[in-house]
Amino acid sequence: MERPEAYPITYGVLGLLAFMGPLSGYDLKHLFDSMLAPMWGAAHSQIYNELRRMRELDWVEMEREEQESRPDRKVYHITQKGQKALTAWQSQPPGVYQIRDELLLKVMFGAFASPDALAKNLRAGLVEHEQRLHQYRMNSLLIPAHRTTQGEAYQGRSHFQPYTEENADESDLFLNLIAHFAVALEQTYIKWLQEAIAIIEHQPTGEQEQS
Amino acid sequence: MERPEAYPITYGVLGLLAFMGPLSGYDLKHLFDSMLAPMWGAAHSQIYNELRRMRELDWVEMEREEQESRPDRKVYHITQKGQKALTAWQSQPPGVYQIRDELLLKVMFGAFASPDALAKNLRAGLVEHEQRLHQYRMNSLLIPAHRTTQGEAYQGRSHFQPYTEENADESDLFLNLIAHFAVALEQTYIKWLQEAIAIIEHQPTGEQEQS
DNA sequence: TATATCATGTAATCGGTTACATGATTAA
DNA sequence: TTAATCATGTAACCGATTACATGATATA
Repeated sequence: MERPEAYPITYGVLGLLAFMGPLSGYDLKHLFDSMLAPMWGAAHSQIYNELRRMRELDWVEMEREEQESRPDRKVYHITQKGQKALTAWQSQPPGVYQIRDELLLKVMFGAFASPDALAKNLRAGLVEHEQRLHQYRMNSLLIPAHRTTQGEAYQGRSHFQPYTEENADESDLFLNLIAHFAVALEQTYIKWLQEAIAIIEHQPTGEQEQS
Repeated sequence: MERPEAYPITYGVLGLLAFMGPLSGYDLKHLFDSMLAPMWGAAHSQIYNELRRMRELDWVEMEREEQESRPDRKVYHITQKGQKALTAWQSQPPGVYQIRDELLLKVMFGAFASPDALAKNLRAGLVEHEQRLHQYRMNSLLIPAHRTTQGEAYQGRSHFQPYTEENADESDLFLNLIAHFAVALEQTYIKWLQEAIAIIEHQPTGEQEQS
């Protein structure tokens, strides 16, 4: 059995290049942290790896933008081969669905924590997820601003379209769907955290007062 | 900087041993797939690795249960050192929170999919998450049945208690909290999928009829 | 007859994280 | 003066996945 030539993270980078136009590794890292935060994370080192991988596959091409007093920007754009790969991926059934949540793990084994420690962790989680919710709401307001008009070089494929004004409505549809999901998820999480905190803090499991 | 001696997955195994009593690697794999499914997954090979790691740390001990015509069961139990480590972990701020969801990634870049392909993937996701919801509801009904009475050998620590009849109420509290979270999450996801499917399928993005 | 369950492990690989490395500009 | 931003990469490590390996019993 052969290993696949690409992984979800690969298509994350490829999709951003298709969707947002020519981008540098640095740009891509920022887009991962904002747009793809609800579904896939990536260190910058990994993004550079994926870019190298995709160049070897001829899914992307690179052009050097020279700059003074800064490292040159290496700007990547998707090729027709890359566009085909992206569409082909869309026809495969989705694989990975996984959650890794150390906070939930600690709640699960909350019987082995002091109530104080558990409550503290829950409250920190609440703050974190409230920030996340806030971010996602900000992002979804910014959606119409994310727009590239430089998508001239590589259009023409049947289903294939970069994000431009002509198809802004259609593209916004997916962006809005994702934003809606992210907000709904955080709301659910936050509501649960609040309930959990209320329960844990009103548990008389030790009666240890502390000024 | 030193690498940590243990990771969330390690505490997942340790917590199950503390909570459910002496268990084999095989038992642990099944408990991961049922109880810990909403927060952390593990292949069986990894569980065996963690057991070896924890034996080296003296967090667990092993006893061989001989069997005829089957491989011997190797049954692990937590030590006092392991109990201390578990409680100490509960006082650390939680680290990992990450979601990896290839379906969401495909929706995000849905502009590069045929509407048929996208709808198919969404419908498959709906089925999957409905099954998940059903499982979690089943599990939470089974909670009072998950009970070990063999936790005699290693009690006595201050906060430390295995899951027995005496503290069933307190332990059930955490189990119920997690079950409640898992159900709420799946409900949110399912509701979103239904909305997304409705939107995608009523999109006239090609008008390609197909009998 | 074939699949599922019980039961434990090793080997190979690689995705993903953390740390290392560099260095100018700009804002607090 | 310190920190953040811009900008790109390499090196080391390891957690996690997939495949390999074995073999009896029970169920469909």
